[in-house]
Formats: sequence, C-alpha cells, structure tokens
Amino acid sequence: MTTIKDIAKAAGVSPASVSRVINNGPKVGQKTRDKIKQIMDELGYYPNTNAQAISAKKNISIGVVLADLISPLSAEMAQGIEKVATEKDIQIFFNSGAFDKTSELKAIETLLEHRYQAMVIHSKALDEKTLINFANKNPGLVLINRYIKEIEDRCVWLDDKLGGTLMADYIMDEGHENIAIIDAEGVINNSALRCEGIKHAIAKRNTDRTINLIEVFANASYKGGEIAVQNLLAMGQKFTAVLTYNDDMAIGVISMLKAHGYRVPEDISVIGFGNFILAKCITPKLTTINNPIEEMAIKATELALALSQQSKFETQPTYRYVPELIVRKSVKQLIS
Amino acid sequence: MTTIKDIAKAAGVSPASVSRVINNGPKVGQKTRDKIKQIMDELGYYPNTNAQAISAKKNISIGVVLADLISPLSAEMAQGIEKVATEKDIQIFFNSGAFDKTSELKAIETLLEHRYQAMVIHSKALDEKTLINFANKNPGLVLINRYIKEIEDRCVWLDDKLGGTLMADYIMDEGHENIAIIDAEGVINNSALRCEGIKHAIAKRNTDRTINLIEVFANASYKGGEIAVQNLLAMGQKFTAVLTYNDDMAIGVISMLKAHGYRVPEDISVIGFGNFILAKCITPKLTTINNPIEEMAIKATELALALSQQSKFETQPTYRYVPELIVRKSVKQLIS
DNA sequence: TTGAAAGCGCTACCAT
DNA sequence: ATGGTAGCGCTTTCAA
Repeated sequence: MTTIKDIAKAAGVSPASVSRVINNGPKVGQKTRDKIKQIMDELGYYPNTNAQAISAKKNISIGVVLADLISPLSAEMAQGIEKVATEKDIQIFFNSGAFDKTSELKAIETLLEHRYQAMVIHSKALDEKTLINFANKNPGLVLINRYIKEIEDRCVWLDDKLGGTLMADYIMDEGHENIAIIDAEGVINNSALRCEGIKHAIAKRNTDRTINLIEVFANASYKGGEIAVQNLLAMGQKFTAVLTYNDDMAIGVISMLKAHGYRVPEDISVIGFGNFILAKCITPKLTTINNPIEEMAIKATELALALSQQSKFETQPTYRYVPELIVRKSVKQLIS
Repeated sequence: MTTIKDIAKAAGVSPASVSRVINNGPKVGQKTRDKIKQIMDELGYYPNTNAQAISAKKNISIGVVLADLISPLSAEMAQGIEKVATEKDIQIFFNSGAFDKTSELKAIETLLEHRYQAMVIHSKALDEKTLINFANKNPGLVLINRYIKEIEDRCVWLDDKLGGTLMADYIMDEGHENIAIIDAEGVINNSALRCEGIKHAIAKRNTDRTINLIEVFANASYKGGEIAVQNLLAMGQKFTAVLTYNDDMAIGVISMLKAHGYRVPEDISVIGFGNFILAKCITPKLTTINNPIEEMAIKATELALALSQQSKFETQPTYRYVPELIVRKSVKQLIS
C-alpha cells in the first residue's frame, strides 16, 4: 500500500507537506500542492483512515447499531441517518445486532473499539443498566426508539403507550368488544408499552361495556403474524379485531385469515403499526399507526453529532415523538 | 480513553504483556494474565481497533458497499453477508451508495481508506472500467450481482438474461401477444440484460406469431411501478401483460391497475422479479422470478474473505447463479 | 515468562 | 512556504 512517505519521496517533499495537502490545509504553495496532488493520483493513493484516527485522536464518522437490517423500520431509520450524513459529508458505519443481547453488545463494543465519537443505537435487547452505563461513558451516544428515564436527554423515542391507546380507542369506537393483540416476542420495550396503552384504554371504558382481550406473542415479522393468527384461531375464542405489533405482522395476519376463509374487514378487522409503505398496497389497505421513524432518525443523528462535538445544540430535556392513527380500510364498524 | 499503557501501569507490567493478553497470545503467566484481565475490566478498556489496524497492517473486518439500504434485495444481501460474518466472528462495515455514481465511488474509497482487505461491492452505477481498476488493485474485492468479463472470477452474479427469457417464454406460453415491460432507470446492468433476454425470446417466436412490445422506464420502487403504469395507460396502446424489473414495482403496478378499475389477472397479467417475501402476501399472489440473492451474498462473502487471505479457496472461473420462474396467481392464460 | 524498543501511517508543533 | 520530528495506541521482534 502506498503511504504518505512514498508520496513525499516521489514528490521530493516532506510528509508534512503531503499531510497538509491531504487535509486541504494552508501553508503549501500552489505549485507544490499541484505536484503532490498529481502524484497521489498517479500512485492511486488513499490516506489510511486508521492512522488518521489514532493520530488525530478522533473519528469523525458516525457509528450506528441497528437492531436488524431487514425490517422496514430499520430501512427507514437508515435512510434518515444517511440523509444527515450525506448532507454533512460524514461517513456512516452500520452494524447490526440481530435482535439478541450478545450480538447487540458486541455491535456496540465494536463501535467503541473504533473510537467513534458519535453513535446512534437502536437497542431492542439490552437492559437499561447496560445502556445507561454506555451512555455515561460516551457523551456522543444517542438511543433511538427507546426511552430510559435516567438518560432521557439522550433518547429519541416514540410514545408507544399512546400508540397503544390510539389503537384501542379506535377499535372500541368502532364497536368491537372482542379484541386479540399480537405482541412481539424478544423486544424489550416498545411492545410492552403499547400493550400497556391498550389495556389502559380498555380499562377506562370497562365501566360501560365489557371488553374481552386475548394476547399472544410472536416474532415481529410477516411469518410471525401468520403463525400467531393460527394460534388464535386454534384457541377457539371469539375475536372480531386483531391489533398487531407492526405492519409486517398485520400483513401476515390478513393473509392467513384469508387462507382460513375469513374476510377482512367484514369478518375480522386488523390494525397494524408503523405505516410502512406496504401498508397501503395490500388489500384491504391497512389501517395503522404512523411511526415517524425517519424523522426520529434524523434528529438522533444530529443530536449524536452535536453531543460528540460538544457543540451548543438546542438540547431538549428529551425527544418524544407522537404516533398517529391512519384510518384506511381494514377495520369494520360494528355499530351504526 | 483508557489505553494499553494505562492498563500496563495499573497492572505493573509492560504494554507488551497487555497486548499479549488482548490477543489471547501465549507467553504470559496465568497470574499475570488474570490480573491484567481484571484491570481491563475494571477500567472498562476496549482496544483501539484503529491502532491495531495500522500496527498489524491489516483489517480483518469485511467492508461492504450496498447500492441502498431500503430495498428487499439489499436486505437479503445483508442477511447473507451477516450469516457468514457471524459464523466466522468477523465484523462488517456496511456502507451504502445511494444508487448514484459519485456516492458509490465514495463508498468504495472509504473502504479502501479503512484498509479493508475483504470487500463485497454491489455497484449499480459505476462503469466497468472503474470497477476493473479497483478489482485489480485489491485482491480481496468481490462484485455481487454484476458480471464483468475481465474480472469474472471475482463476480458473483445472476444470469439476468435468462431471467428475462423465462418471463417472456412463460407469458407467451400463456397466450399473451401484447406485452409491456417496465425497466429500471439508472441501473447499469441487470435491467438491460433482462430486457435483452425478453427481446431475444420474443424474436425467436415471432416466426409464427406477432408479439407487440411496449417498453417504459421508471424508478425501481413501488412508487415507480405506479407511475409507469399510469404512463402506459396514458399511451393508449393495448397490453394484456406487464413484466416488471422487480417485485416492488409489480406491487405498485397491481395497486394502480386496480385503482383504474382493471382486474389482475383477469384483465391484465403481471410478472415480477425477485421473489421477495411480499410477493406472496399480496392479492393476487405474484408470479415472479426467484433471485437467490442471499445464497449469492454468502458465496461472495466467503470468496472475498478467502481471496483477502490468499487462502486456497476452491476458486471457480466465475460464479453464475440461475433465476427460476415461480408461478402463482397473477397471470391469466389467454388460450385454452 | 517478561520487558524494551522499533516501527505502523499519519498529524501537528516547532524550526527554518 | 517547507521540513524535521515527536507522538497517537498498538504489535512484534529481540534480549534478558
């Protein structure tokens, strides 16, 4: 590999001058600069980022840990992060934590080992204590899609509880009394909070009406939705509406309901969560909850960048985002 | 940040010994080893990967450039790559090239600057010359989803032309004579090859029947499919079948056809490409071409890793994969 | 088994 | 405007 010394030798200058050219620094004559540039070109030279990082004691790229690389949620997050990075001409290091504790931990450690100053973490498996610990040691670390009280000023999160409430209130408004909810297994935070929101909303109404609730758990995917619905059906309990953890599951649910001869929404209504692009291209178009995750990702990235540079960012106590009900065609009104 | 020296001092040993412990090397007494480990723990020490990389003159992680981070294709690729990496306990650096030439170039350069030895590149925008140049300078660089003759032993690719042929043959077998194809704009390779395959298959049959072909271009997304179909309809030419560049587009096409009052497949048939998970959860279930991209990604990763270590891998002249027709419900038979 | 010290490629300070 | 050079954190001989 070509090094700065090779360039210096070939150009008949000192490494210092080459370094100045690399960094577009001042104090180099135009002629020298041109010559050096030309030689770098000829020799196909790329500065060694690793050396730059240890020498300058910083790594201006941004490190990201996503829970996975396949869900629409991750895709939208990645897009938001990229937007900011591209705009500021900063490189991103994506790492994924495959939903389990060990690999999430490893993914974060890798970021630390690379000495990223700015980090955006989407952790679905690690416990609060671990995350608080990491956050306290790394000022540029920001959590996305998760709220932890002790470090709330470093959290960019969705009010999942409110999301659950929106789902429950709407489905009850439409007259449903027998409701199934499909939660995500292995997801530490969001699922439980939404469920809490749902139950809370139901409890509030139970004064005038009796609402029956069935709860099952499944993998947060299309496949998981299919399986969950089979289980629900096998249980033999009546339900007229299904609330799912995300749109992927909802699509699986609808598909499997159809396969069993049920019509959606005539026989059974479905509400998803996320408002991903697929939501409106299936039949029936999915009623769901909008999750402004790209917006959140943008904010998280800007925050991480700002904190890592100790710049005076308009810091807020915390960064809460609000879910929103999107009414389409997958819910039937039961009362007139 | 804690360094190796801090640990050495705290443990009352030399940095050399600490280094040995970090790398699980031999030549350290058990007692010393334990002591050092304990102190590393206490001080929350993580070795600086950048320093390791310049000192050891290697970077054993694998660098990846994906064309984007949002398409199902990329998601499946990422999964394949991750499988290999996880298995071998190697870290991955994902970078994305947002479909345009400049940022793809930049993404690759970033990988070079980090001195990754193993690289998997999915380039959709860069020209062959540039890629050949990179490949020749970097023995561990492998191209995925693209075939370039000059460096075919470093290419893991799908036979797109055959894919096109499969689509065309099937749709003609079903009796269609007025066919629209929606190509992807801005994609250098695959789209043109598939189209070639389609035209080739049609030419072969034109001896006994006349086939009409309309061709339009659009963005390779759900949205692009919607727009393309509107354009097709506006052109006023008759067509009974639409062949799309990918499943996302096909879903957009179906959705928009329905919006215009056409039934699929009764009025118009649709064939997608990719066989992504969504393909079978829409109505009607999508007839499409299977693209074994995850398998390809696994192969590409193994190849890159092997080449970067100059290990004796069972190298092949080239790595060609074969697309396959998946018949579902989105095509109507026009002859009895 | 342990330590001293010479690099790795680069930056930044101090001279010139 | 330029060059010399001391580090940055780590690995790896070579000696002890």
